[in-house]
Amino acid sequence: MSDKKVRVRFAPSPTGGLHLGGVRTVLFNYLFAKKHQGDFVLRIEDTDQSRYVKGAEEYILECLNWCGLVPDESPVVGGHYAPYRQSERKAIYREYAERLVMQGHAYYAFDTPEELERNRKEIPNFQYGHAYRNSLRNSLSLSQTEVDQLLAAGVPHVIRIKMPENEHIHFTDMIRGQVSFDTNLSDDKVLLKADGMPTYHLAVVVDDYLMKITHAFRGEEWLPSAPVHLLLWEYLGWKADMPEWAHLPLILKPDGYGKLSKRDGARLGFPVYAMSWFDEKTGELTPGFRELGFLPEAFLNLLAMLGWNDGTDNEIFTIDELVEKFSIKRVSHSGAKFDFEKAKWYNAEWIKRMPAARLKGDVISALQNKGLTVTDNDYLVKVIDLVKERCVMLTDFYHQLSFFFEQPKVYDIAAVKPKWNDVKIAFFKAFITLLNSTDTLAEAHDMEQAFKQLAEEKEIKAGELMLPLRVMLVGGKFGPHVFDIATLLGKSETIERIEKAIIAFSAAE
RNA sequence: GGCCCGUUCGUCUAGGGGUUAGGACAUGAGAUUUUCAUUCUUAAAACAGGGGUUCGAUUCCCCUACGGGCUACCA
Repeated sequence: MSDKKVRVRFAPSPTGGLHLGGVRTVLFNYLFAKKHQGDFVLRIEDTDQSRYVKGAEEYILECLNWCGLVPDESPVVGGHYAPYRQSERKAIYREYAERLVMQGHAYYAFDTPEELERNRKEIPNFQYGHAYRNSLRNSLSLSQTEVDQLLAAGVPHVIRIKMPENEHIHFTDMIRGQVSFDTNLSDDKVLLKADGMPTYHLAVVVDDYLMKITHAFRGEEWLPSAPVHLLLWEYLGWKADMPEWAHLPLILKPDGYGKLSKRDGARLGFPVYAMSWFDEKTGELTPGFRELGFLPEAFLNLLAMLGWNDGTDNEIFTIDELVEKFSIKRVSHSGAKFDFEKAKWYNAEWIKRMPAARLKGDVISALQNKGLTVTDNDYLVKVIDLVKERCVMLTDFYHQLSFFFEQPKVYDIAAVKPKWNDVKIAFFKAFITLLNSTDTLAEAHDMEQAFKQLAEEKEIKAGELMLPLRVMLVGGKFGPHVFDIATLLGKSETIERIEKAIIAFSAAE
């Protein structure tokens, strides 16, 4: 690594939601930058106006904000090399594209999309490259005067790179090592489109150079076009400043094969986006990890472990630990199938480890989504502590703790009724009297002792009374230790619930 | 089709010329918990195949198979 300050970038295209692979790429960029005290830059690839989706840019920023992967320089906060939206840099790309034409490394091509389409249909394995470029309409095959006339007439055209013949391009990928390509096999990629926008190939090179990017991480799907980028760095005379490359393995479908796509989420019932994404064009809502109740810490953690590990058995890492331990050398070479079960496990682990006080805010909003507003924060923290180990998602908290705030609306009668009788009614009435007569049962342990002692006096097995008591307080067969619930609920609330339940149980058929 | 990248339990992976091939998720069994969950113990489960190199290959090399990616005026 050179002594230049590390700068990495992520360049999302605002054409839809931010999916798992995208967030992981950001994460690895971020980890690398932070590890080397460098900068993480966000630039927006809005060069394909036909696919640009309104609101997507804000959405991406919000996603990254939720994850805590905030860029040091972005279209919003600004930076040394603004603008960071490619659509605002059109003139820059044009300048370099023209320079390549002047130098003979690129050329104007006037072929219409229809002509190219016809060629692809009629000629097997047609490629716009050295084999055919001289028989097509471009500044290589046409005379200078013809080209000047076409240009002057404003005939739509693109600028294509002129791929060299019989050259082998090789470079070192930080993950894969030496990779090589034969230039004869690649076609003359379009660099500048007819609408004046650059393609990814031109933009990524020009921007990385101008923005002084030192390390470029991107998905493996970009590996085949790496030689085009290498050539551009060379032709533009910037080879010494070329970033080091790392092509990240892909995240694959959990069943079957192939790259994970938005459709898979809907089909298999798990999210593929960090946050819910509403596509205005299709009116389609694709749910996200955030809305499903994932903690950002868990989300980042599970993403990091998809294709990376620190060489130990440790699987739970905070973002700071990831920054410290991260090494691009330890990123695996092969794609990873996404496993939602494991993802949920990460979240459950994180909920268990997270102090209740820090969970509070997220829990409050999860409850609010279900229509439950909580005002007593101290009480809520105690309750969270009691139930968090049985929650996998933040959304589980509602079911696990709503009974602390609302009396049961329905009871699991089936669990109680078969063994419900007058003896038990008498017992619970006696228990109420007991509770009323003393102030010393504030501790769960004391209350449990008193309860059992009373059961003994009445000659009833305590075990047969525990379940009814639970259903009285909770409504069903779930939740933490029943006396923990009772003491937290408080004496009067406990008594009230028992009284109501006695009536309900007896009335039920 | 062509090119590129890859291949260790069902899944994520560790390991790496000599190992009882380790861990985690999921699954099975058991213990704890007078609910459910947690927790703990435990079981079953893998080096794609074939050739080399080597005293020895899961590890290195080659081939095949399989998988993935790319092959657009998409990124």
